[in-house]
Amino acid sequence: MPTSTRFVVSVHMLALMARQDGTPLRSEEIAADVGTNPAVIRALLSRLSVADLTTSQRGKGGGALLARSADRIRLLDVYLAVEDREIFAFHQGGQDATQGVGRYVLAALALPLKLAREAMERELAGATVQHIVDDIGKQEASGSGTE
Amino acid sequence: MPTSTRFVVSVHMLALMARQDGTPLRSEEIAADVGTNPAVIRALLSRLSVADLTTSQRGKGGGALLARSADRIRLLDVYLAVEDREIFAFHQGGQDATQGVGRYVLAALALPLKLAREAMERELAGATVQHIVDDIGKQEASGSGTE
DNA sequence: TGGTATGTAATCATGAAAGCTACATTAATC
DNA sequence: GATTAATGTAGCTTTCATGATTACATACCA
Repeated sequence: MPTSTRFVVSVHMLALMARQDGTPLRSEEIAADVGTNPAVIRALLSRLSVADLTTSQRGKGGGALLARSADRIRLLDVYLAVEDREIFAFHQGGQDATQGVGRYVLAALALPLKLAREAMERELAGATVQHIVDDIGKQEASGSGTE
Repeated sequence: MPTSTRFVVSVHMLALMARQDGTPLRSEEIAADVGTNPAVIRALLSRLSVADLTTSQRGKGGGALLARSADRIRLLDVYLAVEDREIFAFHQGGQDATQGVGRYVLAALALPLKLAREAMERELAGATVQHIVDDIGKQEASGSGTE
């Protein structure tokens, strides 16, 4: 069901930027690590900057920076910045049903679906980019060397 | 982001069947209320029957029936029957990254994403098809007549 | 045996996502 | 100022899942 990789890629990007210690990171460098095209990265950075999670500097020596410290960027913030909020799609026959049960089903589903979405978002609010960075650090420390 | 309407359509279908009181409902009738093609309905019924939520009778007088009472069919059961369980898609550069941070990001994200998914599924486990049917009944009672 | 409904395969159209190119814009440096 | 280097974004293409549709074999009842 999930079509978009934007959320996971964005966390990947932000983790990279968090490890830079203030040095701007170019979209080309990010793209190399993520394994995609610089233009795709820049499009995501565009959304992240609108959400005030990153800033970008143009021109020589430029690149992307975190707009705040990694421990103040929740995964929920990233999710809301780059993904559509609706988890479940509605069908047309429910939307404009003029007879039958159709016109009532969507209304009846609204509350449970809202609760489900909110529960998910609550979990995403409990973790930050810094947590991801820390976890990566642990993995590097334990699984280093060859392999 | 949400591409599939299967979950919402399935709940719609099950609500219809629950109101039938034991009389089989043909895919053509369901399709008329849902606003789609009978073959689409049969494909969904196929998944629902694999999950033991419905049964089907072929031939004259046949159709689809609930396999258990509506208050024993949780929305979670429906969700698991017809949707993919993963909410977030992974990118290729994370999957098979051989260098950089990429190979660690996915592992670091695994736990928070699992918690988010479980929180959502926990909510869907709290409501049943019967709840939807009841809600529809209330709407019919209050908003009946014209309009 | 006839009629009826399901089960499922095959094909097609649609739309979102992501890859890619191109280029205007902006900033730093010489 | 001219040059170089970076972003921002538009436009095009490819890919893929979904859903619509048709078709037909299978199964069941009278």
